[in-house]
Amino acid sequence: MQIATVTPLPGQSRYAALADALRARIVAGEWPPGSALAAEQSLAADYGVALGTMRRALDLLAELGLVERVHGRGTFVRLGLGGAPMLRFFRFGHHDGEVPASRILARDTRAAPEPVARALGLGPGEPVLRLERLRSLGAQPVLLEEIWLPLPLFAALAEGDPAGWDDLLYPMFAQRCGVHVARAIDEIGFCAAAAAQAAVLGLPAGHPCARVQRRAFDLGGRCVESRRSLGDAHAFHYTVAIT
Amino acid sequence: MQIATVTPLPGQSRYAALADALRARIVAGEWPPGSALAAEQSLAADYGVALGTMRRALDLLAELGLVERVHGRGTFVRLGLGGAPMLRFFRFGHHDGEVPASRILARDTRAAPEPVARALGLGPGEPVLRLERLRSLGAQPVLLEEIWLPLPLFAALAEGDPAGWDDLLYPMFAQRCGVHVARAIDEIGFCAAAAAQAAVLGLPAGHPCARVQRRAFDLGGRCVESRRSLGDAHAFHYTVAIT
DNA sequence: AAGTGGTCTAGACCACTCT
DNA sequence: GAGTGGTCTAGACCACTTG
Repeated sequence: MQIATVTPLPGQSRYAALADALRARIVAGEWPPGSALAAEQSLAADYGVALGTMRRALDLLAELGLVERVHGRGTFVRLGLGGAPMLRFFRFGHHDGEVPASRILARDTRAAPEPVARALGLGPGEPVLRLERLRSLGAQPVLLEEIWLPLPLFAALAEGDPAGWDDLLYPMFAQRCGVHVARAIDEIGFCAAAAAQAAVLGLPAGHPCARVQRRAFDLGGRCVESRRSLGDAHAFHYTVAIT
Repeated sequence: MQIATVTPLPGQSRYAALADALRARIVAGEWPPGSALAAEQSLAADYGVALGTMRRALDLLAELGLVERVHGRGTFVRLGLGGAPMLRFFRFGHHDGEVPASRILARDTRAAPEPVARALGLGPGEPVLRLERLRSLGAQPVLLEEIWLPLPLFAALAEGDPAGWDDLLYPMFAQRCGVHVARAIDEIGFCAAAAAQAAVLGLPAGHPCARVQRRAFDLGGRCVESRRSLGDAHAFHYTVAIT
């Protein structure tokens, strides 16, 4: 039974318009992360299009990373980034695959500094939560992070003892704040560690470090995190396929 | 008129088998880089499959970077990597978009050292051409490269004056040696510059450097180049999208 | 105007997953 | 067995490029 319809913008294909429509419904929360969308057949009937056209729309959403298709089960809204995506940039000895333990060194609320406000898409001076976080493998500190989170959204993290927090932030963002990180952009650079930073990492002052500046986005494309991670440059290792 | 046929391996789809068949014909040189394949309609008829199935096969080859589809013109075998793919990793002041001038510092023929032989997929001790190459922007040296090329293939580069060479190697590989670099894998790390390397780059000894270890492959998937590039770590800059 | 790839349809059948 | 996504077909029409 047809219950909706899409009208492609001029120059836009019908499956692209369908993908936009479905994306809007996902962002609106109609299908929460982890749940299954309606079946292709059903969606195609709903919009009054051929099955193949609806399939292209869903394939497009899958390419964009918004949904995941599983043969025989359904099409699912992705849960967001899991694991420890920062670790793809580093190799620390024989701890591969291990998730570093996490310790919050500092937490405070302040007006967003100008660059942070710009990264998060906030107005100047809006309140943000700032975290300093040290990640360690065994007894060895490996990554020092400064994390900025927009504040009405992450209010749940401004209270309670951070000692009880999980080693992985993104699953915690989802559980406690309802924020699902779907996508991130990492800018890799290089710098010398300032004395204070080096001390925390157990490195000599001025030691060469890799710096990863991350901006993370939710399903709707809103920037929900700005992060700066620092680690020993000699542990940095990344592989890129060029085509 | 049907002139060929494919039989998918068990568990393989027909379009995947078609893509394999077409890839083999491309690698064999039936359609040289830059030329257009036969039209979809014609290919579909040749193999006795539906148009949509052949389209999926060609789309797959396009995803793999083997061909490029151009609406209204045809499907073309890709010419290979162009531009200056190494520069995606660096930002040197206000020279963005500029191609660094290239100077060959050394060129010799020798038996492949073990790691190079392994990277190139050669037997131990097979002959290779070794190049040392300095790339500069204006008067400033920016990248120092050590390049290893398998020798029967690149014999044309073992003779003649390298001073006349182009600033870009890959187009020259294509013109002089018939080698089209289709794909590369870059491994990024950081290290301290050895005294000799630092001197050439105009940096103090021990200065932190970004090191890019590249393996380049031709259309057939053969490794045709092993390269190690070194540049000032402070000029290193790379952006990755995580999803 | 002719030839190319891109979109869309309508339907059949297959492969996988769960109950 | 019922329901899901994956493959394949056969054909119509559209959009783009070139002579």
